[in-house]
Amino acid sequence: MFSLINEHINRCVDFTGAEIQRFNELLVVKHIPKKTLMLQEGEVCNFEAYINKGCIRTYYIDPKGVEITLQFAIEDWWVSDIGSFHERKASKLFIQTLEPSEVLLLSPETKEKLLHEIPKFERVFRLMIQKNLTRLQDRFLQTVTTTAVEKYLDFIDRYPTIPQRVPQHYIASYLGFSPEFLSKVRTRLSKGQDVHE
Amino acid sequence: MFSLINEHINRCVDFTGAEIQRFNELLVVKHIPKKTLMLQEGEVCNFEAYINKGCIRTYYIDPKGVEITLQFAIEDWWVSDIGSFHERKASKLFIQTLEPSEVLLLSPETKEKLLHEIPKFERVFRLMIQKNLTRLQDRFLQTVTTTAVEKYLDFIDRYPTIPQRVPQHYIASYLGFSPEFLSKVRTRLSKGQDVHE
DNA sequence: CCTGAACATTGAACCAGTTCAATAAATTGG
DNA sequence: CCAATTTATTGAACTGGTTCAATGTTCAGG
Repeated sequence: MFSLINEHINRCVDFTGAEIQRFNELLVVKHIPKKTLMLQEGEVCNFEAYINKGCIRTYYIDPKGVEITLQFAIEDWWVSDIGSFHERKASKLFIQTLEPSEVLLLSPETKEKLLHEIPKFERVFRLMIQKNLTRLQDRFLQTVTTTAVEKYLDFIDRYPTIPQRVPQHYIASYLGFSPEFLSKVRTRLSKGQDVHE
Repeated sequence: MFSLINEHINRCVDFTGAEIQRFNELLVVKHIPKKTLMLQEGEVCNFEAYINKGCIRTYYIDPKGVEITLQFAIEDWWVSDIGSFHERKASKLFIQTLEPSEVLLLSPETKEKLLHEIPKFERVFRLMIQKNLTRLQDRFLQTVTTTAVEKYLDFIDRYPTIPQRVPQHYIASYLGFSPEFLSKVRTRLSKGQDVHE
């Protein structure tokens, strides 16, 4: 139940058995069916969820009604709307399970309690956010500097298991183009090969 | 010298006079002339710099040689390549003063020392990165959902002082389009007004 | 095992933003 | 204060990706 997450946090900081145990007591396990919205636009996000099993998508619906997928999260990832969670303000995001999922939840109160009791966790969460930030920076750069083909090839290279788990039009919305165009890119790649270097 | 930054950190967490004083001892003041590169691609970033006075630009040069401006930082902002700084790995970024600047520097060693001596700072930096992350998330969404006109209007609304301080083509490279096109957007706005709602 | 719904493909017309090239304006420092 | 360089504007031709609509495919649930 907790082995994955305990390994996860021990990668950043050294904890004693007692600390780990206390941490585990504070976590709430939850099983969520497929296609369930864990958070909707306008709500305040009251969790940080560590995924033990499953696949979860975070997305945004823009003023024109277009869905933008921000993240596909699978085993050993966290999902949350960090801004909403910490500042207790309305989220702009939707968070939705794509598969039946098992998550370990932390509420704002529990997280505060944890940070208060075991301040070493400040570091765990700082490192976690730092990693998030650098990943988002990379993604941002990629978004503005590469073509659709490059984005797609990089995506299947970086997340080889995702295309088998999620519908293709969600991937298009993650990569920032229309489902039709992703389809065209794929046929172009499989036909022409497009290797040219 | 330190009043701005002390106020800055006290906004997040309550510190004692002694803690603040120790913090100030650890900071290194530096004056940097205009147009100086503080960091170049390939180097490891060895500072987190708080800007007391001046204007600093962070940018990336993509494989095709195009500059992408990531951030304009002015008074009361931090600049660094956080990923490079913390993981001691080569940066992909350039950091350059646009004006003569006065900065307060923290090296990785000093930062570690600070965090070790006064663990409350973990929280300051976590909050700082969190703010960074939510800002970047917003920017990312904006990048993929809005048109050039909207991006430009939002920019001058959000950072009204920047256009007077930096050349226009840097702003274009921040907003993600060509300098020529920004120019066209501006004339279109000033002529047609483009109010249509 | 069948049916409806969700998903994927294809093509034609279209558009936001790019590129290139030429000219004009502003800034800077010697 | 002038020359050199950097910055901004404008126009014409172009392109990567969108939109819309029609057709084909897959898959989950009753």
